[in-house]
Amino acid sequence: MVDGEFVQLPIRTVDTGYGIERFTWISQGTVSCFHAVYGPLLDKLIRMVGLTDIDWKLVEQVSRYSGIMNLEKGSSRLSARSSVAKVLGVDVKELDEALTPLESAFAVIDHTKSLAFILAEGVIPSNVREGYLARLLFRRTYKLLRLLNAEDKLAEILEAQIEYWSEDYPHLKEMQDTIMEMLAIEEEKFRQTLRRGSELVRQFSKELISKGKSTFPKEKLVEFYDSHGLPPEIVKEVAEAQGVKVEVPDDFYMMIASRHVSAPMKEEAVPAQLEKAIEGLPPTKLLFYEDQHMRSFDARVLKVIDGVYVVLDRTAFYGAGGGQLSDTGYLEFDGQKARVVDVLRVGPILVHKIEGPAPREGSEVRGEVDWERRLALMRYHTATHILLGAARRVLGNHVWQAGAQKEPEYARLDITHYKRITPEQLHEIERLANEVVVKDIPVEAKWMPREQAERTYGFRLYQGGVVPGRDIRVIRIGDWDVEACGGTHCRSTGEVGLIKVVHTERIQDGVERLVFTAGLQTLKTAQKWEALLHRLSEIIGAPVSDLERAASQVLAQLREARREVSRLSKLLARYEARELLEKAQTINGVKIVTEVMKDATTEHLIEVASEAVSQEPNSVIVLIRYEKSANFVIMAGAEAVNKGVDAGRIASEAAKPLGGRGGGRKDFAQGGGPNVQAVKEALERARTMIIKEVVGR
RNA sequence: GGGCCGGUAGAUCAGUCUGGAAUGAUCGCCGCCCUCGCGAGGCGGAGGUCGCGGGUUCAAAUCCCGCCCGGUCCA
Repeated sequence: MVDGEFVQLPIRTVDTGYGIERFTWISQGTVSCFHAVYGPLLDKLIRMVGLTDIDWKLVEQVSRYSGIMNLEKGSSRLSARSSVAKVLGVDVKELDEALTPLESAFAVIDHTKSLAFILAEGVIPSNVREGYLARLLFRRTYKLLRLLNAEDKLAEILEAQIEYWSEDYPHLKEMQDTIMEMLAIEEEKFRQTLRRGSELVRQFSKELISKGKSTFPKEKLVEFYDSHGLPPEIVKEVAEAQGVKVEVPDDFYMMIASRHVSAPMKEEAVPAQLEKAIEGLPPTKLLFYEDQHMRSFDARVLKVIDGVYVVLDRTAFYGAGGGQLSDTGYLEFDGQKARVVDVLRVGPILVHKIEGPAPREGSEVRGEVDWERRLALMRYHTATHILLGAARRVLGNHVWQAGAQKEPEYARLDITHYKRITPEQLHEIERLANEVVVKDIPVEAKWMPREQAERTYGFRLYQGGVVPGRDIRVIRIGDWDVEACGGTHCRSTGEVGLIKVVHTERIQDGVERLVFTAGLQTLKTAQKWEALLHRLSEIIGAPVSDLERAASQVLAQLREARREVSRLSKLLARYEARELLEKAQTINGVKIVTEVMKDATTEHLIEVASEAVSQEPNSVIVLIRYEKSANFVIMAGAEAVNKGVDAGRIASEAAKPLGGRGGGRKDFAQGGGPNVQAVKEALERARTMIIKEVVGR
């Protein structure tokens, strides 16, 4: 501001308010900002992590000169300290050793405060979005504590933070149990990651050593962090225990970031020419907000684009938004009918996409909404609100809507939760939701000024994300649920009908998806399942009540039968092998068998040949089967191999007449080809080869 | 939303690059031996839709494509 006028800065930034705590520092004159902000809590933490021999005199001197630290990008920690060390006349290494643990403690106290607050707001640690921030915060804290040998104190520290801050922010205390549980789960996950990762590093290091290398390649360091979440310090620790030197580059995390420069997100755009064509038209009057149950209306055509897109002055057709699909239906005019297949929102204007004849610009049309479809969507929308309220009551206050979609056949609601929902919890959610339905609570839709709505209901309003506008539309279901929402809803919860969650899945770490039905669709689903059960019962041949037992019995019998087949097949192979050896031609003491076993499986050929060579090590067995194509197996006993027989070479030769290829080891090879009429010829070739190899010596 | 890694016996994993019998390894489980008993040890045994679905091939755990699930990093 210059002379009472606002002047735009040359560089525009977002002021996060990070500096505010420094004023506290300046006003109190403590040795560090952390002392000023955390006071007794800091002392407690320093005791907890066992930092007993801090040279506070030194710290005080350092704080006076901290302004001259060299903080240029890329400069290392030691060089940053060097100027301070020089002024104080102490060795820079000693200074570093004295300060680093304390700074870790500072970082820990700051991080744990952030963690307490971010978790209390319902952010759930995960691998995406803000959840990932929470996870990073946790993992950095954990690593710092590990350096101080105090990672087991994390829970205690967080509890102390909650205790300390809940005096001013009581919701921290309310969320304590949930926070501590999330922390425990997150800790276990990270331990798992470290365990898994350390094992990989150990194996890789051994491999390096066995190859005679003793330094750890940088790319691998990056890979271990990027793909396995293993921080370089820990890789270093593990690898050096195996005797491999590891050097962590100063710009390690920059290297990681540069690997992830990604393309900007593509947005599904409204056709560009459309946006242009409707420029200057007045906002569409949204009749579905005046009466959510309006099924038909009269309107005037303002504009028709390409004979497909129609803009009206007013409409009762809902345009897709808030996870609710747009309406379909008909436009009627001059005795003609055009189907409305989609409704697009372009700023404040709704555009109807039609199929069929187009109305004239300036003419009057009558709109007819496909009511059955809309009714289903409204039920689902109201059901979504009811279900969310139920989930929050059963699972906890950390539950937020992470997305929602309503289709005519089913709807889904994604909610944030830090572990899998158990079947019992799910039943409880369903029970509560349907209780709300049965109570037939009125669903109230009201426009109100944003500030007033936020003051009355809090930020819980914004389940589907923050909505734009000075006035916002608030949907309230008694004292069960209140949300800012632009969708269409039932008059009361009773209209929703029976709500049933038909499926849950974990769509990502920290987000659980509930797929559900409502109203008559629930009945349809139940009937579908019923029919399925009856079909199953017919197939298995047991009454529905006995299906479970009957099905497992069938499976057990199948297993038993498979075992029996394999036992008999082996037994048969023994006799077949003996028979084949009796018919064998003996040349130079080597028994040669070439035989067609037309309908056998390749597996059985292997069994027979394997049995034969173990009965007679001085033999070569060639067996072939065929149907649409031919497969053969060649085995050479140990003594035959000693005499120069090479099954692999024979296989490759014998496959030629079959029009295929073959190969394998000296004692065992396979091959085949599509020319089944050449099986005899293939066997002859094999025999000739074997004789040559046996006699050749 | 994008990148990377993984899914093989109850568990942890080899094998995948370079296609050719899963005689797979260790732990766990069962039986026998040893012991007064337990543990340990010795011997033997059971246990597998190689995540699912396509394709290539004479032949796929292995190569190619799609999907599902888990992990991880980045925005």
